[in-house]
Amino acid sequence: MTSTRPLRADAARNRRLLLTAAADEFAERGLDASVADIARRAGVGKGTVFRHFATKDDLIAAIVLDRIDALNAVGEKLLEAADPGAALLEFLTVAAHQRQQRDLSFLQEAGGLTAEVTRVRDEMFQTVHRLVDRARAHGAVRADVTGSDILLLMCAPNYVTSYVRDASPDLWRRYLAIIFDGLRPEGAHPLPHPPPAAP
Amino acid sequence: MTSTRPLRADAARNRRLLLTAAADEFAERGLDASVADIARRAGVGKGTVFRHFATKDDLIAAIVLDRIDALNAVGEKLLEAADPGAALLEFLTVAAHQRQQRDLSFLQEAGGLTAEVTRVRDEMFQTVHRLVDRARAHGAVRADVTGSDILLLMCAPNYVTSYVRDASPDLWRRYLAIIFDGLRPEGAHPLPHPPPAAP
DNA sequence: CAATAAGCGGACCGGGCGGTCAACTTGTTA
DNA sequence: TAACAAGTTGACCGCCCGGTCCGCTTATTG
Repeated sequence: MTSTRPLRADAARNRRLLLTAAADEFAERGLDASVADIARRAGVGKGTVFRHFATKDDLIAAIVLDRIDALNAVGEKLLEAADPGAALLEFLTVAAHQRQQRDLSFLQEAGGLTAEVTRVRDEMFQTVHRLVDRARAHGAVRADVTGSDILLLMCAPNYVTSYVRDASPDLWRRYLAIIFDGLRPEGAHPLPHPPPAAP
Repeated sequence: MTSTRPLRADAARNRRLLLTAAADEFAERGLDASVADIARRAGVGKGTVFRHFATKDDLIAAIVLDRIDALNAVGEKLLEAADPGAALLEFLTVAAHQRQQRDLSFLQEAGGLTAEVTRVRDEMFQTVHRLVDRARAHGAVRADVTGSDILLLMCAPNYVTSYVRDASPDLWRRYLAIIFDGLRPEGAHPLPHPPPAAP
């Protein structure tokens, strides 16, 4: 299918430079960082960006792919941990920590829904479902929460702290702890709405 | 200070039309809904928009002001409720419900930080702090959460459900319930980080 | 080292944006 | 109802964006 000969040495270097420059630029300026600025930051011409990524959306998709892949790898390793409850909490901690360093959540929504992104994302979703199933079977989370619930709540700690000016870089830990307490079996009240089918 | 004579009848009508048209347009298209589209939706010329609101940001600020004011009014009424715990939950429910109908959260961040917006927003913050203090004193929420915590967590239910395609319009209730369970005294674990000073 | 194609760069293009303005219309008032 | 100020309008401006294109440079290969 994609039987592509290896990139020329300089091209491969530029591709890597572009990906990190773009991630930095997006993290700083948000979704509408301009392609021209990204090129300047990477030290290449604007045309070079479009040689590697046909559109701005393709560039976004490539960044998103890397991140989801890395997170999935962490999740799969944690599936073999001894304590399923601690493993789930650790996964959420790593996810939030990754996101704290560079918040690229908005990229997910706009643009980057390639076939390949969808594939890798679904793999990651499966991994999380497995982590949650193990934790629930072990009694570490309440019986009425699902993998989908955790996938949605996963991003909340970073989101809420993003409203605080000059926040401590570890503030997200506080809200992860509160939300995780809400996921525990002790003192759980019945939920007023069924979980979504989707993710 | 702002001793402004009353608007002409048609001008007042157009102003109201513009505010609702803009709110609808922003809710549908997001932050970069164009001023031209807003004018078209309101049935007026583009120039009229800038007669009423000097810049796009001023328009945003006017919308934000309305919403925060409405929410604050609800909060103040709930300060007199019999059950402080139920009052806090009711406030969070109303806030999330308002936001579910039209999500304009992004407006807050970009543009709309006028002096007047800041003033009304701080009033609303005070109201929430009072609601939380009453609930804590009543034993309805854990001792280690503050008004600032609730102000941050307030928006989380809508945020997390925004990721679900074709979600039930009431799905946010599920996540408000989970998070509120995390705020209760029963089964609370110590929090790993102090609350922020800011909001 | 010579030949070749892969990669590079930046001037350039069309389009849509926020914002301006001067000619025109209309509500208000005495 | 006459006269004026207040309000309206849409063509227009400058700007910046994503994306194109073609002449030039350079890594690779036999």
